[in-house]
Amino acid sequence: MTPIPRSDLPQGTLDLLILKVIALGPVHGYAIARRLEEVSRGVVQVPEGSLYPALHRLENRGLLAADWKETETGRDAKFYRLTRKGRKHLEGEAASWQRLIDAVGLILAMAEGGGG
Amino acid sequence: MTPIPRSDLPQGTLDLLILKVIALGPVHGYAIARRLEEVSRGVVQVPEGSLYPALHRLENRGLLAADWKETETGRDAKFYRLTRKGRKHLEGEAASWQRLIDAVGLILAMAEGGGG
DNA sequence: GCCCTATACCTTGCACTTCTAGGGGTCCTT
DNA sequence: AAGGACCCCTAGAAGTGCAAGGTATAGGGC
Repeated sequence: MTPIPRSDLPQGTLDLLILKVIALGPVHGYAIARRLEEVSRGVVQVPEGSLYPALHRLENRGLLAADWKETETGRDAKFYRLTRKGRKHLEGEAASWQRLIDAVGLILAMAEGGGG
Repeated sequence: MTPIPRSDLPQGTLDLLILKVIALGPVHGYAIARRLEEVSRGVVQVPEGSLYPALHRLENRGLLAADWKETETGRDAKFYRLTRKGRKHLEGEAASWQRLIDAVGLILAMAEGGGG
C-alpha cells in the first residue's frame, strides 16, 4: 500500500495549518511539522524548505511572535506564539477555508441534471 | 451584506473544479466560469485570465480535448471534453481533495489536549 | 578525537499557478 | 453609434511551495 506520498498542499493552506497548531500553545518549527504529520496521519507532510519560509512570512506580517527557549531535550529552539492579529487572522482563514470547502463540495456534488 | 468577494482559490483547486464541470458534458470556457459561480453561489469566481491558461494547460497535458462548435446563441466557441486520461485524473484529484480536507479537518479540530 | 544520527534552525533559486491588465471579435439592444 | 453580453486569448507581476544545501548541538560507538 501507498506509504502516503507528500500531500502538496494547495497554496495558502499551509499558513492556516501552521497558525492552528501554534494557536494551541507556543511551539517551535520542528515540532509544528511533526504535529501536522501526526494529527493528519501522514497526509500532511511539511518539508523544512516550506515550513521555515512560511514561519518567517507570518512573523514579518505580524501574525506570529517568537522567543528562544530551551526544549525538553535541552536544546535551544525558537518558540512561536500567535499575536492578537494572528489569532484574528486564523479565525478569518478558518472561516474562509470552511466557505471554500463547502463551495467545492457543492461543485463536486453536481450531477448531470443538477443545477443549483 | 457581503457581496461575496473573490474566493482566491488555493493553487491546484481550479483544475479540479474545471475538470468536474467538463465531466458533466461538453462545455465552453465562458460557460465553465458561469457554472462555477452559479453552483458555488458566488463563492468561486474565476477570472478569464486564470481560466483560459488553466484550460490550455489541461489540454496540453492531454486531460482535455476540444472542438469548435456553435453555441445556442449562434456564436462559435471551443467546447471542451474529458479524455479518458482526464477522467482518470479527475477521479484521482477528487480523492486527493477529499483526503486533504479530511486531514485539514482533523487539524482544525485539534484542541488543547487533543493529540491523535 | 572522529563519524553518524537525530534534533533544530536557516537560505537560495527554481517551478508553478493565479491574478491583473490588457487585447481581439461577434451579436443584440438602445 | 454606443454599450453590454458573449467568447477567446496573452504577457507580466506576484506569491507560494519545493529541492537542495548549509549551520549547529547532543549522544552513541569506535
